Amino acid sequence: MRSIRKGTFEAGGEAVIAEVILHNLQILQKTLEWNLDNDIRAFRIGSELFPWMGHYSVEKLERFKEIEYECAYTGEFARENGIRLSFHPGPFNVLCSPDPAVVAKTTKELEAHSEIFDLMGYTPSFDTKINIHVGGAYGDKEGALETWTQNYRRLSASLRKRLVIENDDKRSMYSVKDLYGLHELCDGELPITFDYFHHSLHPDGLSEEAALGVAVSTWPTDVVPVTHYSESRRLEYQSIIEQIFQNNFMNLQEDLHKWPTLQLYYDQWSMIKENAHSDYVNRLPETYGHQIDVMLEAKAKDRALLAVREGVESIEEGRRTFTEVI
DNA sequence: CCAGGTCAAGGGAGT
DNA sequence: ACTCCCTTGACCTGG
Repeated sequence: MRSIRKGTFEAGGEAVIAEVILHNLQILQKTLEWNLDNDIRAFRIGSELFPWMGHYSVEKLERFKEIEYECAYTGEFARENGIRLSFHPGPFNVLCSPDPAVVAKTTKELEAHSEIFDLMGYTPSFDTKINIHVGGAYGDKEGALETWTQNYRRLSASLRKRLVIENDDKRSMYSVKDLYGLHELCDGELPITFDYFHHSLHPDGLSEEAALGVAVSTWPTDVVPVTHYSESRRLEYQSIIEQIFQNNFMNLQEDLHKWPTLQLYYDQWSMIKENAHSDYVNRLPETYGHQIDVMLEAKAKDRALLAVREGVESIEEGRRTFTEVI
């Protein structure tokens, strides 16, 4: 896909936008065809599909008819082949911000995502979800959730039938338990996307099974709930280092001064944050009997999915990538 | 031509 | 005050 830098957008305006959108729609179509060939039936579309989408009205773009046609074609292709599409707008979308300008920008951008699904011919449904996080706590979760709810009520009905909320990985932010409260504040409309990895970092007293059950209960019965799955990058790199040096990580830490290369790897490892996502995954999550869709949030994306399907050890794949980088 | 630095946006945590 | 992490690779410039 192509994207557009600020300067280019300001200089070229909407003329350059239409050209890039049409290019990106072609790439999306090719991607979905590749996915279908590889039996990948769920896809998160990158928001760069329509660069700067919150900054113009799609209907008023020149070449709108062409854009409309390509969107409709891709939507029909996805529906006919049972490919489930979704969006995950960036972390800059904060509906509970104390700054009205941030809320206004967020609203525009979320509505724009919803309009793209409209152009693709989708009836508003959580089947084609638009997934975000609450985004801020400001030391007052209850107050922030109240603000979030007020701004949520101002969104279009179409968007509200697509918008879903995901649990966070920090204790200062929103657990599944917190989000269930928000779900109720929003009149039971807002489903929760259960993220396994985030939950493990911020369980808030709920077991994985209980939290998944709570999240699943927030989805309409005629829509398959979506979950996110990834693993710890820190642990992944530990395993890679253990493989390379044929020793366990605890022992290796005592030998750092003997091996400059080991020290280099160790220094890189120590910079990795607890909540960073792995390139690959070793396993798929427990579903506890629920019928759910699982989206991999592994950095290597489709390569991670193909690897875990093939039963290839993620350590081996990851090691290859790691050594190439080094 | 290529590698490396840079790039719209909000917020929280760690150093 | 700065970097990483959530999201994502493409854009752009200097050599």
